[in-house]
Amino acid sequence: MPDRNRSRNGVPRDATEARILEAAGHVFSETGFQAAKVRDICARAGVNLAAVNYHFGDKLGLYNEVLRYAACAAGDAANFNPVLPGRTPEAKLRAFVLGLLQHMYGEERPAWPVRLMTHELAQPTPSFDGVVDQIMRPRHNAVRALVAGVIGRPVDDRQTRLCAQSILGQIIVYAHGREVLKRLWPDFQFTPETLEEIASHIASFSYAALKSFARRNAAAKPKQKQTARQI
Amino acid sequence: MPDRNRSRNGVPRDATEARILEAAGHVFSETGFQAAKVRDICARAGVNLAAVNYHFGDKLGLYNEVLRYAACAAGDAANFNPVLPGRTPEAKLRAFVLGLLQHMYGEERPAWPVRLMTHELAQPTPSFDGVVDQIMRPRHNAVRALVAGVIGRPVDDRQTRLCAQSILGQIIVYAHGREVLKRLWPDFQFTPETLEEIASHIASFSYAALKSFARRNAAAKPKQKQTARQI
Amino acid sequence: MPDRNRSRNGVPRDATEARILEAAGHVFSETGFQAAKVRDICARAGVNLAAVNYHFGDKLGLYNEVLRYAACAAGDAANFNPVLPGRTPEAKLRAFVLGLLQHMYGEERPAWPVRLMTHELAQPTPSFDGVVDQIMRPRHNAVRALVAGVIGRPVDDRQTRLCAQSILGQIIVYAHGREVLKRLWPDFQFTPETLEEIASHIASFSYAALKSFARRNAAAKPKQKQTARQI
Amino acid sequence: MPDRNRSRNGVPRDATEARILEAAGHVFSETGFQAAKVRDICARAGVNLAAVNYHFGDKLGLYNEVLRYAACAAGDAANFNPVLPGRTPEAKLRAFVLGLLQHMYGEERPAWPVRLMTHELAQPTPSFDGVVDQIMRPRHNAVRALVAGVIGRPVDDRQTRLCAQSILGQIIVYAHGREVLKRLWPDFQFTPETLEEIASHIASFSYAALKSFARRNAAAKPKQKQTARQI
DNA sequence: AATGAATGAGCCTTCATTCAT
DNA sequence: GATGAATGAAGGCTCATTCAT
Repeated sequence: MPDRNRSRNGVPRDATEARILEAAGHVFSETGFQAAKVRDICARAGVNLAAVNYHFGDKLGLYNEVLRYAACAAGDAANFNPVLPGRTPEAKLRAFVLGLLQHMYGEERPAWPVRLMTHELAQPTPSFDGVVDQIMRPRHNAVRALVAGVIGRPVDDRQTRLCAQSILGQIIVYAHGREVLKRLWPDFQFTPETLEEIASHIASFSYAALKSFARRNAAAKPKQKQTARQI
Repeated sequence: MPDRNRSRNGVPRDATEARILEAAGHVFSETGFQAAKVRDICARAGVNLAAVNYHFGDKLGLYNEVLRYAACAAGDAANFNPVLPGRTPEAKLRAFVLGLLQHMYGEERPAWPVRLMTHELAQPTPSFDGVVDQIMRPRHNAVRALVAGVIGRPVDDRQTRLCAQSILGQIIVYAHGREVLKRLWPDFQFTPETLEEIASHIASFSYAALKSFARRNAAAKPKQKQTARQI
Repeated sequence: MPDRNRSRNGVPRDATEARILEAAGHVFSETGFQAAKVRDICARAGVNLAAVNYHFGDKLGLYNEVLRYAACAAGDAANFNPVLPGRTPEAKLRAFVLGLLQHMYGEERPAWPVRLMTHELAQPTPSFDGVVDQIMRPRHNAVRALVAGVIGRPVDDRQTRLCAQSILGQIIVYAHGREVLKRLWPDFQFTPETLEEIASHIASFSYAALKSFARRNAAAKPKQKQTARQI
Repeated sequence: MPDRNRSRNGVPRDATEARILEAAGHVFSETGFQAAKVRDICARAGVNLAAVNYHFGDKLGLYNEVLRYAACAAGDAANFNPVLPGRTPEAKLRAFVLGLLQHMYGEERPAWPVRLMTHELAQPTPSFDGVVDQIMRPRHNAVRALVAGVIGRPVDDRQTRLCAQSILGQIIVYAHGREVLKRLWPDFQFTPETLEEIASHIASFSYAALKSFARRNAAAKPKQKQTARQI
């Protein structure tokens, strides 16, 4: 029996485990954890029914590993630096949004990690905390930092947070609102071009809003600003 | 046996059905349709295990009725006119957003319909089409109409649709991104005041963006605009 | 509640009970006692689901009554005298067989009592004893009497019994072997003409056999016979 | 999971399947398909409740296999050639009848296949067609061939068919009329001797009848016969 | 190391029956 | 007297899990 004590962090130790993880990702993302059947996963992976329990202890153990696997895949995007130096804030924002969209809908990527997260949103498992900490919090902080810079408020300011929510909300609606979008806008397709179009739109939309907030904030607190400048 | 041919549209016919529907709403929203157990629903409703089959035919029949029940509760919000006369577009937008937020998080309202929809987003059942048509499409159309008026584009224009997506995305992130929000911003609470705050924020944020788009559009097509004015 | 102590002997006490009995006859004959559903019976009879228990105590009580009802219907045939005076034995036999066949497949008769008996043959209920005593034993005795007369043996002689079995077997194969006949001889139909044809055939077939036995018996025991004649 | 695609034709693949089939044969034959409980079968076979689904897919799959199992057991009798060379027709007939009776009531044989068929007669399942085709049609054809030879009519002649019915009816009355016989003739026992006695009786009875028909047919068509003789 | 056979728990559903009205 | 509502018992089936090999 494989050493279950040695943590894998979503990294398969051999080809069999890799096949199982890949298959499990698809199946779990289709129906969620509870409704997914170990049988289907094994059939899809072409392994024996007992292989899941043998390699991962039980169904939940496999699921956690799949979640980490997805998190690792997402790690690259989390490392993507949204605040590239030497570019305008709007360009940075566009690059960030595009990176996220490509991460979710890029042609080379499996679509299942996004669907998996949609299920976690509906019914978080204990592992969800880790995913949020590893993947989502860095993104959120990066957006808040960018916003704070534009609107001239601290990163943990209430307005900053609401703006970050607004920006991220515009992005995730394409992920978690996918099934609604399919029905309300049937012609819509996720192509590389549309991803760029959406990213540009969200960046323009958001940057315009942020600039407006920035002007309003400047007008509302002229003295502090002037004081700050003087210092 | 109750007449199953007579449509109920989510309206319970007696106290027992009301108790079952209420209990089912909670249970379904916790785990989704497949993973939900009829046993739990009956236990929560304080009725016999066979009552579900007696009153609703089977588990799926009950689920459809719960969905309609939730849809009926949402009906008021769908009827909410987002384009009230004699107000500024920004005020209309704010009222619309606030109405939606209050519908989802109002103090008197059960929280389960939102959770139920989150599950449908993750794994739509056949009934989801009806929900989209009855509830979501009208909302989407209303937002597009408002957007179109502000940015001077047709309601089915691509830019109009993207703006509508941006606005609705900002709202639903508070619904379906709830579990993430809880973790990234633990202090946040849904109170009547915060609902108003969010609504104001989204309205300001979005209106500023829309106005920016309107200016840009006007600049891009000066001739048509002048022609239109002349007429 | 109707007086359940007063025996009915399969005679309905009012129109409702008659409708239930008729419906129950059909349903029970289709699927047998166990697999028959009270729901189906009530639906067919157009009465409330609780009516069966109200009128007949329970499902088994209804079944017993149905059996008696069928037995009463069969009673006329049982009273049919197979040994009419003043006719040849072959004619008597033919009349008996035809009577039985018409009783089972006559145009005016419901077909379900026969099917019901087929089920009893497969899995007798306690009531089956009564049916055998009331319906089948008299028939069997009548046939044995006729046979005994032809072959010159006592009614409880072994050869007499075997001959009676042979005759009755030829008849009941059209009842209980019905489903096989349908498949092996699809063109076959139960019409008044074919009933007569079958009756003639069985009578000829059997009488020829009986006469042969009679001759053989006479040859084997010439002395007793002569003695008998002398007496 | 065992390969369900590979047809078994009623042959168990291991000891467990054999135990289940044996137990199922008994239980199904007692109550018929519908009323039989998988629980009872498993209890009798000493296996887990899920074993039926594991090995046979579901209850119906098991039943079909039981039917094939019974059909295979009956296969020997079906292969029994009723027209052995070098014997008189009456001897052939006697051998055929005895073979059938021994097949049904032989000391070494389980009694349940006969009871199972009685249930199929009462309420055929879809599998019954196959049983008729594989088991009963060959028997019927064999009998018709023998009859045709004796009475001088074609095998598909109406009189031939009726005679075959008469012969088979005499046999099956001992199978499906078993419960009636038990009550009307309690002393009767199925011993090897009585089987021979019955076989002799049926053969004598039927052959005498057939010869009578042969004479009558010959008298009715003297010209064809004479013509035939002349050729 | 890996698997085919087997299992136990539990789920949805059905159905005869009851009970208050 | 008769019924609509409700129930308890059980049945077939699924599924994650285990175990001997």
